[in-house]
Amino acid sequence: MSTSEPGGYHHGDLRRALVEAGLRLLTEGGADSLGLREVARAVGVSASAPYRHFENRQALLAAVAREGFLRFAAALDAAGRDVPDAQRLEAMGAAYVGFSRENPQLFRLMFSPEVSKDANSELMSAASTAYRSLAALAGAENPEAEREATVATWALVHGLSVLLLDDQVRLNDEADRDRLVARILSRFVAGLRALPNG
Amino acid sequence: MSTSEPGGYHHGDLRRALVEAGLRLLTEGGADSLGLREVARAVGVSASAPYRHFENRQALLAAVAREGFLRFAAALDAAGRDVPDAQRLEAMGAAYVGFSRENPQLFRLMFSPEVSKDANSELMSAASTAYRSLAALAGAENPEAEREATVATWALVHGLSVLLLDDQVRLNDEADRDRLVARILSRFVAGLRALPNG
DNA sequence: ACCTGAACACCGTTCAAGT
DNA sequence: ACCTGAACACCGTTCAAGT
Repeated sequence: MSTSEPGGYHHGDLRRALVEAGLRLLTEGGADSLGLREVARAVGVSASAPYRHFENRQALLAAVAREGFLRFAAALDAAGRDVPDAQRLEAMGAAYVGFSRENPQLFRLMFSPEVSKDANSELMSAASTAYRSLAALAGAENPEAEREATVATWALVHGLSVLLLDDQVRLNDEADRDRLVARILSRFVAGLRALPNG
Repeated sequence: MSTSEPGGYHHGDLRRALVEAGLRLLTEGGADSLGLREVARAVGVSASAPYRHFENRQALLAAVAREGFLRFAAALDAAGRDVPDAQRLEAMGAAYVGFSRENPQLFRLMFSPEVSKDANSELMSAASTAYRSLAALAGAENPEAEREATVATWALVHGLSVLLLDDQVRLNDEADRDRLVARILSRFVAGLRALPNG
């Protein structure tokens, strides 16, 4: 991909190549396709080569999930740009649910217990970057109950994402889903504003 | 357990014994401990014996998850009994989050993609039983937007469960968690009542 | 009808060895 | 410093065979 070696494989940064192969395998074949041997095979390297770059399979999953959180944060930020202040929280909420819809396998991996369990600090910081702006907005809607507002907003959009991903809500079509999400978000935000103190 | 056989193992209902061993292994060692060989070993039977009762590993996981949904439904129902109508939705919401806290591994399995993906009809019906009363209550709070109210309520409690399970909310102590959940629920239900039409 | 035992392909992981 | 190759223990699954 980078230079013009005859063999063509081991392109300088094997770690990066493995993570990218992981992202590809994940979206194609689901989460179990994301094995150390499989990812090594996809890159054209021996089965034990990944161990130079990842301590074990969990570390590979965490690296792929981290990439997911970076994209997630970028998507949330982009959704908040060029939007009037009053509608920003709704826009980002919709983007949260939208990301889960467009990257179902990646989203699932990001919140999978196999990955979120341990205290991988790189992962945690990537994840918290993704949430920060959403949390700031939610808190600003209701400063007197900042933590409640933040947690509730986050829980709502996360729960919506999961329920919709698992097809646990009966929907007529794509437009129906978007309408449902938009309405729930706008009611919820209105509720945040209307109930300043508990 | 049942009769007084000398060997003591193959007690009539191997299937049931395997599911119970699965529940035990799950709460002890997490979701990966729930393997066909491991569960067979726990019951004292050959590695291939489970295949008389489960088509594959997924089917075992689904059977354990189904048991989880039965208990879940019972817990939600119990929480709604002997509670004034006006507080029932909040009580059941708290029970939803409480169940996830008390049965973290089981809760995770129940909503794991490994299990919820396929169209296992037995599982689906057990799951929908669990939700029915919660959905009915949420819809009743706001009949003009029944579906929105139902989905939003469900998303909120489910999202809360997941976030708290993964320790993604900073909490001072146990009481702090209960207070946070209670406040969020009471605000949310108040919002449902206050915003009848979108 | 239900279970055992041996076998197969596969995986994560380790380790000595190569360049 | 980074990768290969062989090896180990383990798993899900299959199948012939036993009672």
